[in-house]
Amino acid sequence: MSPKQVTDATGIDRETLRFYEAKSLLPKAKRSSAGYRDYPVSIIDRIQFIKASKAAGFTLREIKDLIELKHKNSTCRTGRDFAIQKRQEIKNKMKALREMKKVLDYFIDSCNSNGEKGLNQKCHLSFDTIISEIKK
Amino acid sequence: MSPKQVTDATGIDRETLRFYEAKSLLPKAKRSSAGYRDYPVSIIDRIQFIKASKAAGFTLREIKDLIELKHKNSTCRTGRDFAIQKRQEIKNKMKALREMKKVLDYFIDSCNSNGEKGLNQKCHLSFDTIISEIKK
DNA sequence: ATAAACTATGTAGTATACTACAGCCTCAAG
DNA sequence: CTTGAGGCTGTAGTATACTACATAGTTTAT
Repeated sequence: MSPKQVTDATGIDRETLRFYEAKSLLPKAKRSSAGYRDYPVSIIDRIQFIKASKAAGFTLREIKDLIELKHKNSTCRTGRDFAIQKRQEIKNKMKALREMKKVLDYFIDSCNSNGEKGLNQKCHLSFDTIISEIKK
Repeated sequence: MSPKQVTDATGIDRETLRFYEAKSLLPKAKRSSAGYRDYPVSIIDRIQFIKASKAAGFTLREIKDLIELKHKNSTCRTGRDFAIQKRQEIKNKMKALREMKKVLDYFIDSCNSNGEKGLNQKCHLSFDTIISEIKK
């Protein structure tokens, strides 16, 4: 695949593609006779994973470590233990997201419960109030 | 609460506390006669929310907008609609985390299935392979 | 009373993750 | 055969989110 095809398929731009390659998040692409990059189709899934991981709050360094699971670890055990640790971080992030969702659910519900007319009124519900209500 | 009490309770440091105040993620603290900051107890929950949101991949700007839900919007409707949009982003991040967890589950399971001896061997399972296996 | 711990302001520096050129090359379409 | 889209390298600039002082004032324990 050409760089253009990859950027069209993934939404990341050419410069970012090069940047990720330089940071070793993507493998060095094969080159055409003219020196143009030629990516395998699997690059798409890899970039989707990177995008998802970034959206979930992981750094490029962390994402790189995840992608290199088997390379950087001498044994299956050290690789597995690293993966277990990262899986726990994922669970923690999921918990954080559930907590955030609770706050928004509470806010949205209380807006809706005021009916159509209420939706056009000024909103009286502070963030700190919501949090303290949810904790009860 | 003094700055020290807040940093001890939350794990963020004094400079970051000031930084968040300057960015309006935290309210301007009351001051003692000597000019020392004095925070309400509710600051703790607020900082926990900020930490959780950051871990989940939201920017400080986004977190600020969430905290200001009611202030920045003239009506309950605009506030609610913003919250609905943010809730959708949260759901998307949760989905991303579930996908990441699948990859790690697959890796961890395949390491474990090799038994105790296998764990001391070199690991033969590339990231791209895992992703393509999961997609099936 | 004095040292240690804590707090204040302001400014400068760092790490991360892009993003935007400049200057040049290649290739397909009309 | 030229023009426009796409590609190359390398370097510089930007936004975000801290992080680290320098300098100075305050509070507390001994």
